[in-house]
Amino acid sequence: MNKKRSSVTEDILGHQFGAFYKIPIENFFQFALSVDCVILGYHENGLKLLVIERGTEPHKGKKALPGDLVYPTEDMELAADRVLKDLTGLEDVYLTQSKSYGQVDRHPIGRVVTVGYYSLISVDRYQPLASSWASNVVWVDVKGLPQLAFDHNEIVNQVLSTLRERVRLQPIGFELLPKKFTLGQLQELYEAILNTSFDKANFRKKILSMNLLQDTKEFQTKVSHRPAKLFSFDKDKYESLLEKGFSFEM
Amino acid sequence: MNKKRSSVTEDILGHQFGAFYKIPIENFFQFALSVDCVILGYHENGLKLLVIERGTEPHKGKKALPGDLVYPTEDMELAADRVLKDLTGLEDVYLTQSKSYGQVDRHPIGRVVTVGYYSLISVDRYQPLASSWASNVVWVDVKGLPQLAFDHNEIVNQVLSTLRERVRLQPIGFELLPKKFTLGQLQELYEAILNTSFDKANFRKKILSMNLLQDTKEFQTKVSHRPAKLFSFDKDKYESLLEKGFSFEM
DNA sequence: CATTGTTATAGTTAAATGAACTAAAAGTCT
DNA sequence: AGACTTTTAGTTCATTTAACTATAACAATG
Repeated sequence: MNKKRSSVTEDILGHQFGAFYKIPIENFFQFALSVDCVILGYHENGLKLLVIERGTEPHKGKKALPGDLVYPTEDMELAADRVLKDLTGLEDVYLTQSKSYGQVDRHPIGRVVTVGYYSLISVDRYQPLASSWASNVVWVDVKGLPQLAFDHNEIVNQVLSTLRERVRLQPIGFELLPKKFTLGQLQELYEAILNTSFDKANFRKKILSMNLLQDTKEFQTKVSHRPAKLFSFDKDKYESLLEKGFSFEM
Repeated sequence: MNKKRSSVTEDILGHQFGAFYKIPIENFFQFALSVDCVILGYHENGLKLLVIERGTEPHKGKKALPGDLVYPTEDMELAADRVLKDLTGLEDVYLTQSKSYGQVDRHPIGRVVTVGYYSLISVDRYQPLASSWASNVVWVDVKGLPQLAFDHNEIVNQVLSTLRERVRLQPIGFELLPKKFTLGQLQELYEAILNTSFDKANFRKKILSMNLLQDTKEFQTKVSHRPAKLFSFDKDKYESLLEKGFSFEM
């Protein structure tokens, strides 16, 4: 990387009026890049966020998003995958880029710009173990989130607000549920994310009329009442409906 | 900035398992950061993008987004404002952050991560002058966009797709029109962005029923037919309706 | 094994919204 | 004065939404 970098002061980026006209180009290569992962899960009563507990300064003891520096020769997306796996053990998570955060003083170590990534997963994909190196990884409730390290609260809030928008127009809610789920669970999930409540009968009708769910012939067990049918999300069907002009809406 | 940076190899970021455990921290501060501005305007038949023509390598002669490097001690948002002004003369534009782009090989000069910013403006706010330093700034039609420098096409497409989503749920279309506009213009705009067509009478009814427009008692002039009423967007009214639970939808 | 409790499921209604269309009125230009 | 184009008003029918009632299904309990 270094070898390729020219040290001339000429207009190598091609702008004619930029401010660094006479500033050595090296002076601009002083940034570090990091990634921070917002992993959201859903469990029983609400949305959960996966955080790690910091063992060192700065912000020692505080909870923080799993995140770390990116190598100068590493692509951001791969870095996000790597960091998430290293810090939490989670693998094969589909991460989506969120916003970037680059306040000059956001990190005491120097100018570190961080890129947020997020994903929605089913909690049963990840139970933090009490033992092992991942013992400092925990799910915390999104409601009443504690103060996180750095500007991580801001990052999370940004993700939550885009999530609330996306969830209304795309069937991403299903990613938060186990493969097989009841309509009741689905409704609770949507109510939790959108912070409203739906009429049960109408909700059911609406969802079913979309024809996105597959009736697994199975039922809930171990409940002290009539067990609900278990459904699964039919992604292929959604794709094909999309092409025919179908648009999901909640 | 440099003075503050520690050179120890210890775990200064607080991760326990990160890969740079024994790599000097300096090695991570090898990135440059740039900003690229996607300025969209609307004129007559369609959406327009503001681009500059590059006078130097790489990508000499190609059209490119107005963009440049960020100073190591400069906040990203301020950099975007500065760069846009330096390259195009545009000031006081409300820029919104889009995605970041950091492919390892995206820039021959070294590892340059760029952050996209975008804004919608009324074209009458900016007419590129044939003379002066801004002579290489032009509006190009978004339909059939030429090949732009670097990964700028990708950046533009990303902005366009988020624009199409946002425009349906937020009254941001008005930002693309002059302060005073006709309902016909508004309809054309929405048709251009969403690439559909609306029934004229119904469109009018829907918009007016939202009570977001203020009737300036003025009319079109110099048209060879009945002149249309000029309206303006009432932002205050929108804010107050929002609080009462109003939701804009197209 | 009947009873209890809880949830799933079906069905009904009135109101609101949306789409498609017709037609008249209002102004500018030649 | 007349032609032309666009704004504006109004109607109709189909569809969707919201709120609600009522019944059926089943597990657990004693």
